[in-house]
Amino acid sequence: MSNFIRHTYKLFVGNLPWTVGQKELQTYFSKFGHVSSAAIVYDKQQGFSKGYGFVTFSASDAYNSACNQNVHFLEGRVLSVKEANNN
DNA sequence: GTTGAGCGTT
Repeated sequence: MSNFIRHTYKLFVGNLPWTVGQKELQTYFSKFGHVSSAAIVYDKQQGFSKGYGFVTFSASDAYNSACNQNVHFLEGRVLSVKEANNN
């Protein structure tokens, strides 16, 4: 748990289905609160998603709601949500 | 058209 102040709340999202895009990611996390930014990491060589991405919240409320939930479901698949290494 | 541990820019 991070008690340090941060201007943005970023979460690392992994175990994403291949069919999930950044829009789907933001839509899912928007249920917890306002998503400031959502991005999926893509591979230039393959052109498909690497299977993980980042979600940034603008409110600690949304960040806490998403972080408090250890199990996330998207596209019928379980997602691994953790704190991002870098803000 | 494929794959599945990992912390970003397709």
